[in-house]
Amino acid sequence: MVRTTKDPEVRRKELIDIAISLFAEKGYENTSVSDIVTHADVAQGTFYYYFKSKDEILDAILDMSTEEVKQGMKILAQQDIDAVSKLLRFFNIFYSIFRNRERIYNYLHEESNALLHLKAEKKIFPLVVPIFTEIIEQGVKEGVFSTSHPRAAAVSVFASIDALHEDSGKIDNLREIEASLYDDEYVRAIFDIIERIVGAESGILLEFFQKWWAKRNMK
Amino acid sequence: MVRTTKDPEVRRKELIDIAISLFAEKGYENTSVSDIVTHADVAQGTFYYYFKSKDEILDAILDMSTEEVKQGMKILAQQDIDAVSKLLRFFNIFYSIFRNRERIYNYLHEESNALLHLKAEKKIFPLVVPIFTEIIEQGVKEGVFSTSHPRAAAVSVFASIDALHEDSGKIDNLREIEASLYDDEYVRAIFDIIERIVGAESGILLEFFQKWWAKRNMK
DNA sequence: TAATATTGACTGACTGTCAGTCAGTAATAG
DNA sequence: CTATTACTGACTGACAGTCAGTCAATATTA
Repeated sequence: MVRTTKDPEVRRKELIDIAISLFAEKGYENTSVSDIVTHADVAQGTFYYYFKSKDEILDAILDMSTEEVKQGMKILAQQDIDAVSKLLRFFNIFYSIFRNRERIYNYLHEESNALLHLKAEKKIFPLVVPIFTEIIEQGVKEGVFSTSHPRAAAVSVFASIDALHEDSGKIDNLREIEASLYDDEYVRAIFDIIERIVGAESGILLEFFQKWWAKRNMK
Repeated sequence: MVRTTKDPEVRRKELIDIAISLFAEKGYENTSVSDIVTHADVAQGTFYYYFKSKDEILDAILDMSTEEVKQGMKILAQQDIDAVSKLLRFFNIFYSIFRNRERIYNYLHEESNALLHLKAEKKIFPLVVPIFTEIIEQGVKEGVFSTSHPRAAAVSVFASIDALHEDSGKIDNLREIEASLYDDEYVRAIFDIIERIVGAESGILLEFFQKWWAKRNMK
């Protein structure tokens, strides 16, 4: 085989990109390291020069796709806006998680992605829950939310959105929520349940969302 | 090797029992079929005489440990009691799920049980959600609950209990809930959140629970 | 400027382990 | 005695991971 050396960062990125597309196509379990190196046109050893194990490249991929969320959370935490607006923005970032996931998941053979699924959840949970807890605490101070268990509420909302998302069809972002706002049971249900868990006035999320959306479309 | 034939049902049960204890000890991924047959003192082929694949014995194990829940759900659905009491009994069965799980899980190496985790959830979800939805609908009719999205509420409660259970320490059954009722934040939070999601009066679960508990201890 | 040394990216044949197969054999039932 | 059922264990192919060594690019020296 012709030997071609590349900038390590380029090679690494190459392997990750190929792994992503193969995982998406065939699932994590059904993709072999030898598959990856064949597509990358390098030797088996090269893979292990960059990653300690097959597991490690999965971690690398998940770290990458989580970074966006992490940044979004950081910015969100610092913003000086009211809690309900924060919650809505949080909600939007949340759905970008789903979008990212579905790029990597092979939903046809979910069981071949069990590890991927578990790892993704483990990565996102500690990233999202503390920030969301803060938002709820802020809301309580502002008098718009009401709960004595902000962290539990955050955990519950996170889990509920996830489960409801899987149980119903999927909606990708606020744009689609807007489109289906007046007829989609799923959106109404999610907003309703979140309001209940955080102890917000019924309908306030929808109301804020519509205001925010109108303002946005003005510009 | 000396050949010993056994009643197929006995042999099958034997293999399952050994598999359960090995999965608990080392995790699903780290247990090989050869491990199982060595412990069972049979040949590799015998395993495949009873199970098509390693996956299939896992399914069998999960079916077994799910059966109990299934029966409990059936009985619960038919009982002629008020919705709040049903919800509490439902809650109790729910925690027996966790107990069962923890017998099989190796929580030290969770990632080696990713598939087990996913399959267990897939099995239990469709078993529990419809019944729980019915309970909520019954409660709405009785005027003790209030929601326009009974199924979404059921999904949300199911997911929330699961997530909160993982997030906090674990409580195994009603007996322990009783013991920790007056100081455990976790129990208070769970009851509070369930009440909110199903639209029940605040504190009603605790109240019913205490009544039911007192009556039970009378006998 | 050419010869030499060093680094580090890269190679690919190799190992050990695993899930799963199968041709055949012993035990049991009819 | 025959047929069926339970069981055997050596085997296969595929896999993750290893490692001694190779080659190309760069740095150092003559």
